Amino acid sequence: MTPKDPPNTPKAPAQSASISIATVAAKAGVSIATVSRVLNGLSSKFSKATQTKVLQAVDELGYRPTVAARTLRSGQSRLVALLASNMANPSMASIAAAAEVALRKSGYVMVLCDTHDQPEQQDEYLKEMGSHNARAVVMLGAVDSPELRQLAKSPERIVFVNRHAPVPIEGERFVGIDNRQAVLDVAQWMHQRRQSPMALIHGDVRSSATRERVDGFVAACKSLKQALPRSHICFTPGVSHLDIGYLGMKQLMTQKTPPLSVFCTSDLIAYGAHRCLHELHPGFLPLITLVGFDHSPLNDWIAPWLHGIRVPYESYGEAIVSALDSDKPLNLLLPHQWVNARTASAL
Amino acid sequence: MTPKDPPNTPKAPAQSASISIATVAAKAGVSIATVSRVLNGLSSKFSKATQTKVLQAVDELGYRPTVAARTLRSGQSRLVALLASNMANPSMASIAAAAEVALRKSGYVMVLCDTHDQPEQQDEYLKEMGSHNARAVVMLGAVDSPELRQLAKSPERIVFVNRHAPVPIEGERFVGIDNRQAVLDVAQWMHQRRQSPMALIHGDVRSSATRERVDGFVAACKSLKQALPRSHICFTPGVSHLDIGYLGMKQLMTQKTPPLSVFCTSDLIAYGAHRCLHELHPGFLPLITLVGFDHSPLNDWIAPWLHGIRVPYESYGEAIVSALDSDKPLNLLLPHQWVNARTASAL
DNA sequence: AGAAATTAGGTAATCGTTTTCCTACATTCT
DNA sequence: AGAATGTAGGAAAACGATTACCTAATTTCT
Repeated sequence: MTPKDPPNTPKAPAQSASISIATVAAKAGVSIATVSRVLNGLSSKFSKATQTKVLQAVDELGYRPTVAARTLRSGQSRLVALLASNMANPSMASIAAAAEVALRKSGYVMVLCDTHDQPEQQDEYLKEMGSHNARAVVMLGAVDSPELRQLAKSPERIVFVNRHAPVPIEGERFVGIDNRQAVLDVAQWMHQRRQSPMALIHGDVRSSATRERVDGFVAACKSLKQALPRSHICFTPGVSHLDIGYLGMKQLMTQKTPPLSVFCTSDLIAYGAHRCLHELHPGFLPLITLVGFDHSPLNDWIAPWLHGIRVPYESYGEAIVSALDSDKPLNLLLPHQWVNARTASAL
Repeated sequence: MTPKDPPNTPKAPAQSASISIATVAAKAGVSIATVSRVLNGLSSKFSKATQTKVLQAVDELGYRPTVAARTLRSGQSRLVALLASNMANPSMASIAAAAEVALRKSGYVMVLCDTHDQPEQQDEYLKEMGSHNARAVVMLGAVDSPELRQLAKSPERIVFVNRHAPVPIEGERFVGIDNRQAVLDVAQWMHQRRQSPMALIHGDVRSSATRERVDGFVAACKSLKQALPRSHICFTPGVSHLDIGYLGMKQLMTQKTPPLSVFCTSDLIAYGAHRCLHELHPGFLPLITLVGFDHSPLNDWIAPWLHGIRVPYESYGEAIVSALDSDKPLNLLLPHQWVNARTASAL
């Protein structure tokens, strides 16, 4: 004698048991095709009255289309993958945060992937996003990889941020700043201050952004007739930006004529340089001008001694969406800004 | 006379045109069911020989299952949503980065969402993740909201990180640290230094983590017979942690007896307090001990004057995955650590 | 007024999987 | 030897949307 549900059970109101488009159709007294059309705004395919009925049913049932079904049928999803080369870098995190907000506002869903600057990881992610029917891929620091080359040939949308495509792509979508102009501003400012000798500590030039900054800075110095000997240009491969800065500055201080102003191609490098001075040559701290690049808002609070170029990361989000939604290739260069240190260099 | 494809066309090798499970099945000479079984490891349903054939076909074709189809059929996806309350906070960014790596390693795909601590946004995201059949939701700073309450009653998996569920949940999965013990460590350290008077600047106590830190610190002071007058406990609602720190310290310095050591419930608050001293009372800078909470790795570089509790954010990722994969509720408290400032407080 | 065009909406195919049946053989048990 | 069990794999039914195709009623055009 198995217990049966009592006959007075109120028809089991189907609580949350998977309300599909069929449920809505039944409730509104129309076919599922019509529901779909109303929901997708295929106008001149339904009357105002029907629309009201359907919308009301949708509302009352709290219906939301199953993403998987929609994606399967239409072959398109609202997923956008953001492949960042290194999320430990605060500026990448800023961009990711800004991108998330902007993408969401446009109805996209952002999947975050950290490639750690490794081609294999990048390829794995790119393949994964392919099988997800991702609408687009945002490359925040792309490296060269087979899958990327292949993807570039497909009609798939790719937006390159800060760092250009590692291999030339016809019709590249790009979001970044005018690095050439920015470092020209830097060089001029440093030149006017007449705090020679000058020096440069930079990151890996496999990144196009860094390359532009390095080349641009060297060129600017030359055109300003500002000395910048080879021994005053530092780079340490294979370590973090923080360490690049630390080691670079350490090396610079061994020179016969230590620099009085140092341009670092990223804020992290500048932090490293500062720590080096602070630990090894505290006496020089007030004498040496450090110039960074990025200028995170946090700098005003904890690195007030740092001059530099402020990159408007908070507006990268909108720009990325524009580049992504645009039908044509787009090269968006956002306005940068020179920012003076808030305080004299001392710690 | 319409142009026809020449008869010598080599059978159109179907280049990359959507290779589905059917393609694989055809190439391997088996049914699609068998391919599916091999790929999903349904052993004792196929022979070793068949497995080899299928796997080889998969490999040669570079086949990857369409996620949408799989999700639609099985009702399960590998998507995990990370809802962060504020990505501008570096510690949240650290957790997100760590979570991404760990989730990926376990085969999940992380969707990042910034709720900005607003219930409406949080609800919108939660609904969205429902229609994506998300495998789980990781709440990195949850706020109370209707959808969250409802979700909590469902069998859906939710992992709360740092901040406990805003409404009691039976069988909560939690990842965080032992805040009570941590602030006890802080209080004891400060007490031993005998740098009275002491003060406390804290964040919004609607966060359980902050609440535990505040209550715990006050209780610890009491049990140590360490004075902590009401006027030395500061909080400014409605502003960022940085501003909370700045304004809190400003207020403290108007007291008859300014504090000589200040505990801030987050690093950002400590940054704010430091800036205040630096700008308004530089003479006090070497005299006042600041203690933070989080201890981002960056502190060693740019805030070497800050003492505090180091929270092992880099190991949060693994912990989150454990909590998520566990069948039972799990309360994971990770080990924290006291960290002394690298240098005397001065800037 | 009759033809043509537009509007409104239903029927059913389709997307690419997973999974439930079902069948046919091979092996082991009694 | 016959029954029972296990192994290997195929056919086909879902999953929940979108959309091509079709029909019927209305409006507009000539």
